[in-house]
Amino acid sequence: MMPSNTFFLPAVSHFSFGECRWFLYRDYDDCLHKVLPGALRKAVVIDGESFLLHLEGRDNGLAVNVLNRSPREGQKIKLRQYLQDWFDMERDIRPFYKLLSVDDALRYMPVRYHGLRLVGIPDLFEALAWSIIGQQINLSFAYKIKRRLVERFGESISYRGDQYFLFPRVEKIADASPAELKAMLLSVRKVDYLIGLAKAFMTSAISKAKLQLLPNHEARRNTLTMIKGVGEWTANYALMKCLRDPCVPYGDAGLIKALLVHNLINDKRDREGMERLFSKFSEWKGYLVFYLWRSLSVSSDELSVFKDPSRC
DNA sequence: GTCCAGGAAGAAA
DNA sequence: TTTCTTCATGGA
Repeated sequence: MMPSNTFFLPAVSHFSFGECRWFLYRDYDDCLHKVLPGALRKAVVIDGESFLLHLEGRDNGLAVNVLNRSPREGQKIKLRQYLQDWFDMERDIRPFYKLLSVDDALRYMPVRYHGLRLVGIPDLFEALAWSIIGQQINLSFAYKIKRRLVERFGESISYRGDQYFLFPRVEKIADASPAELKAMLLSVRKVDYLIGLAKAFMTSAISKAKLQLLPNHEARRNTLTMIKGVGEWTANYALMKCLRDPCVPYGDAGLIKALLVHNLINDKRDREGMERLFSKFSEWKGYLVFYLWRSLSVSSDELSVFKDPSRC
């Protein structure tokens, strides 16, 4: 019988822990998980208690080890749900691969990135705060700011000499001093946006549960763009990563770059061309965005594939 | 020095 | 309605 703090989580259809882990690694320094050889570690909160998870890939699924304590049965169920949500493990992605396979520029993806899932941000506040932080600045700078914020305001688990951080609670950001946030190299506007966002969560003007009750993506997006600092890009980014709406963060610099590299558009302002492409992917728009982002982090031996898709 | 990074808001035209 | 300007830093 398995010890109570370990369990296995199977995925529906193609799933590669290695691809997901690689996406979380890339070249960036994300303070909310640790990447180890062949493994990931992340702290999560369930019912007010924090758990440190150690994840490894196994046979189309995840081997999970809870390092810091033994979860009760009900908590274990919620941990499973959290991980299935984070890695989108319950989705059958074969229809997406079928759509990719009919496009000359994209058909290499199901092979090259086989089993990559749209790695999400299950917490809506975190998803929105992160997308505000990342507006208009390069990703490595955005991760630096996030690290300062998290290490100052987030709780953490200490385990064998390492610290594993959680994203700050809403109330910590709502009560933060603007000057202190600004000292983290956030712009004055983003400080305003973040505190305003936190206050909107504090008053329950916005919550994940409320958004989930809305009938469609447009209603959810319109609710989010009412918040100061949340435009179309930010709303769609958060909805794609948190509620997994099939939507596109139009205007995204990385997305545009990837579309140009693949010759899917010729002009970065060609919104119509982008909408035409994405409309073919109906429920899989978010996945296409995610795979295009993935394509931006490419090792030198992969580069030739872009120039000659027929090689795949 | 200039331009651009996984943008948004307010002003100006 | 569309376009311009500002914001923050850092790397190319």
